[in-house]
Amino acid sequence: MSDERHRSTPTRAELRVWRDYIETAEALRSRLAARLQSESGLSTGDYQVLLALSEAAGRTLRSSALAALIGWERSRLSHHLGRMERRGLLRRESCADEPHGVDVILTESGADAFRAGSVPHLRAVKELFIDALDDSALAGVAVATAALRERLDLPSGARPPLPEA
Amino acid sequence: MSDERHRSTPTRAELRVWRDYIETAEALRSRLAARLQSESGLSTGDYQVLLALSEAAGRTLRSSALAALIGWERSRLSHHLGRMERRGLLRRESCADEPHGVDVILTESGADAFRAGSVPHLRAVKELFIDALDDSALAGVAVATAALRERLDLPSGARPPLPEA
DNA sequence: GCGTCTGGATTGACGTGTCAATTCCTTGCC
DNA sequence: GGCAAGGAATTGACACGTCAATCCAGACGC
Repeated sequence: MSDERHRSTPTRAELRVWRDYIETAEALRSRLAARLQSESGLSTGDYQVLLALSEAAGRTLRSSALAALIGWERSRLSHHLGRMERRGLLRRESCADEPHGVDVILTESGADAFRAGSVPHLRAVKELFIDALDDSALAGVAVATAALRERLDLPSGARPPLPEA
Repeated sequence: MSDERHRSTPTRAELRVWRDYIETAEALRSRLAARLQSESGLSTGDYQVLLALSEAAGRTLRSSALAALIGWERSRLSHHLGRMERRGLLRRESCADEPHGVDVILTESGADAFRAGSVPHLRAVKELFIDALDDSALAGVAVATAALRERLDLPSGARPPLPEA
């Protein structure tokens, strides 16, 4: 008997699982991002913003509401909205009813871009993630993910509508 | 009976698993990066480079060998080495025996930084990932990851030594 | 009215990543 | 010798993220 189970750093086998996990997730992220980019000229950040706006009433959200919805820091969102506004995907105007509020409004061209990107993107998610896993593997991912989310204090299950990326 | 299993885009439940998976992996990455940064002033990129150099014979690697070892594109590595060199973590010198080869050499200060960062980082991996999962969940992750790696044509299992990040 | 506090949003600096040139040396062909 | 081909590494331009200011308009106390 060794003290293996009380050590404070991972064993080699554990490290192997960790490294494979994080490398794989990163590879998935980057493959999907590259595909989305080449197929529709959108980054995954663009996609998240466009999705949220598409589903919002009047295709409009307060900047702060948008940040909360997609879980971004404010400054990140500001920078990103600036870039998207330059490309004509959305526009910003200060909203009357709230003190420092800014309304972010989806443009027609932004809505088009999202429509064009959405289906191919979801197809890619299915091909590279869903179809790679059988039912039991998918269930295993769900279980492990839930445990990790708890450890990280991330909200679990039942969040807003979807579809999603 | 519906045609659910032949549709080309994911179902809502599948999308939920996907979104949780990718969000969780991203959260893990960013927590660990923040911890590593604040505890030892290193980014995860720095860490990968320092780890590879630490284990190399003579604490030295050809730039191209280093790129292959950690799986980075050359230009990414060049930019990163430039920044690390400015900080004194390593130095570069053109190596005599190979035509355009550049030797990347770990400095004492770089070795110190890696030693200082390594244990806390591994501890963090254990806390946030390993300890969040029981044996069966960990096994589930390993199985699902292997399936995903196959789909993505990533090398599986049995790669170089380790420890690792 | 005046100062201060607060919270929403933006900005600037800088590290990081990717893509498309570009540089530089070596090798091989004539 | 002269020159195209090719591989190793770098560079520049630009998108993306984070952190630490900053800006600015109301709210509150006096």
